[in-house]
Amino acid sequence: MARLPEYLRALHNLAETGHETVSSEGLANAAGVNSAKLRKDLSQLGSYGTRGVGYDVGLLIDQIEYVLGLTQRRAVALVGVGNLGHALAGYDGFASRGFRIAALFDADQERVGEEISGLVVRHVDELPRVAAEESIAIGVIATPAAAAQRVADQLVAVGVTSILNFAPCVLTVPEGVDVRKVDLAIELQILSFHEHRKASLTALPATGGSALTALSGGLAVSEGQEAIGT
Amino acid sequence: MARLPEYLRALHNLAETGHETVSSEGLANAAGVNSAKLRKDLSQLGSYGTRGVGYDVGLLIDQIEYVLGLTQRRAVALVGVGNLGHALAGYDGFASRGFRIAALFDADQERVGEEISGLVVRHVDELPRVAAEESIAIGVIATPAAAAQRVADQLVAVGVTSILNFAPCVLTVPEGVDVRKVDLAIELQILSFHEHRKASLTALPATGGSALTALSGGLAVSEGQEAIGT
DNA sequence: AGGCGCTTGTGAAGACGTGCACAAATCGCG
DNA sequence: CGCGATTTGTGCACGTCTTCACAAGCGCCT
Repeated sequence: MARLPEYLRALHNLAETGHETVSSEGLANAAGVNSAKLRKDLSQLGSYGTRGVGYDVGLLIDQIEYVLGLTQRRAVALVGVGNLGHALAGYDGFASRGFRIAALFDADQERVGEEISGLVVRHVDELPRVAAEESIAIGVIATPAAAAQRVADQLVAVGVTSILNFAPCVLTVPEGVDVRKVDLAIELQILSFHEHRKASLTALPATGGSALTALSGGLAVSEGQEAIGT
Repeated sequence: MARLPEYLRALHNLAETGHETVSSEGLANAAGVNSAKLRKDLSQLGSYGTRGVGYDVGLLIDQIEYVLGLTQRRAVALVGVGNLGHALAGYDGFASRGFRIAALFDADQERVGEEISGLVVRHVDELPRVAAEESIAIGVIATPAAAAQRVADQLVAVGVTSILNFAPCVLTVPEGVDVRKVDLAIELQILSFHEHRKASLTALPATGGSALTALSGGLAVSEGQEAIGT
C-alpha cells in the first residue's frame, strides 16, 4: 500500500530512539493511522508480529524495505533543473532514504554544465547515452508543463518505467509505465477549499440547505489528517 | 473533491486554446479521469452543463474557482527557506493559480534578511507581528522534521487553520486545523515499490503463490494514473 | 414541426477501504 | 504448571467510491 513508506519512516524513528519492539497501537500513533488498519496492512506482508509483545522493529524495517524494493539503491534521473529541480537535486532526503540521483538534465544550454551538489547538468539529448551506462530506474520531471510530455516520451524511450511528475499536466504513457504526479498548486487549492468551507460554515451556522454547504459537509470526511491529537 | 483543482487546470488549458464548450468526455481526457466520474463530480456543484452540447468552459471555471475559494487571493506564509523552501518561494505556479506568498520565515539567523524573489526572510519569532498585519490563511512548512511540530504550533497560535507540510513527520494539530502532507521521498518509494513489483512479475511469471506477489497483484489495481493512452 | 444524434445527469450494482470487536496466541509471574 | 494481562490477526458490517448503463433533455437539420 501507499502507507508502507510512512510506516517505514516511523519505524526508523523508533529504531533511532532505541526501541526494540512496537505495538501496533504505538506504531499507528507514530504514523498517524488507525491501529486496526495498520495491523491489517502488516498482516498482508506475512505475519511478523508476536502476540502479546508487538512487532520487532528491525525485522519489520527489513521486511518493508524488501517489499518496497529498497534493498537496492535505485538510480534516479532528474530532468529540469529550474527552481524546483535545483531544490530536488540538493534534497538530501532522497539519498538518506534509498535513492541516488544519478544524473541531471536540462534542455536549456544555459544550464548545461552547471554543477549542482556534485553533479554536472547535461543536455537532455544525452539521456540515451547516460541511460546506457547507468541503469536508470526512475525519472523525475521538474520541467515546465509544456516540455513534460516530450521528456516523458524520452524517458520511456530509454527504458524508464516509473516517473514522478512535478509538471502541472497529465502525462500519456504506454502501458506498464507508472506515473505519480505531485502538483504543489493543487495542494494549496485543496487547502483553500477547506478554508472556504470553514468560512462558510461559521458565517451561516444554521442554514444547511445549499448545494455548496452540502458538498462541503460531504467532503469534510474525506480529509486525510485532521484533528489528530490533544 | 480533491479532483476539482485538476479539472480547473484542464479547463484553463482549454480556455487558452479557444474552446468555448467541452464535453464531459473531452474534459475527462484532459484531466485524466473517467467521464462518468467527472459528470458526477460536476453535478454536485449544481448542473452547469447543457445536454447535447457540453459544459460552458468559462462558466465552469468561475464555478469551480468559487467553490475552491479562489475568488480571493489567499496569503501564504512559508516557513523554512532551505533548499526546498527556496524553490517554493520562487515557484511562480503559486502566484499564477490564486495564491500570494505573503511572508518568508526561518529560524536560522544566517538566513534572516536574505531576499528571495522580492521578499525578505524574517525570523520565525516575528510571525505574530506579520500575521497581525496580513491575514495569513495558509502556512507552508518546509523545515527539517525536527522543527516542524514547533512551527506548526506557532502557525496555529497565530490563527492559521490550513497547513501544507513538506517535512517528513506527522503533525499534531487541534481540531479544525487541516493538514496536508507532501513527502517527496515517499513518492519515490511508492514508485520503487512498483518497480520491484514489475521486476518480480517478469522474473516469475507463472508462480503466484507467495504472499508478496499476491500483495503486489492486489495493489496494482489501486494505481492512480497508469497506462492512459496510445 | 418533427425526428435524430449527441450529451448530461443519475439510479443501481459492484468493488473497495475502514473500523469494530473478538478469538487466538504469547509472555511473565506466582 | 496454570492463569491473567497483553497484543496480534481477522471475520464482519458499514459507508464510500467507482463504474456501467440508460432515461431525459437539448440543438440541429430537414
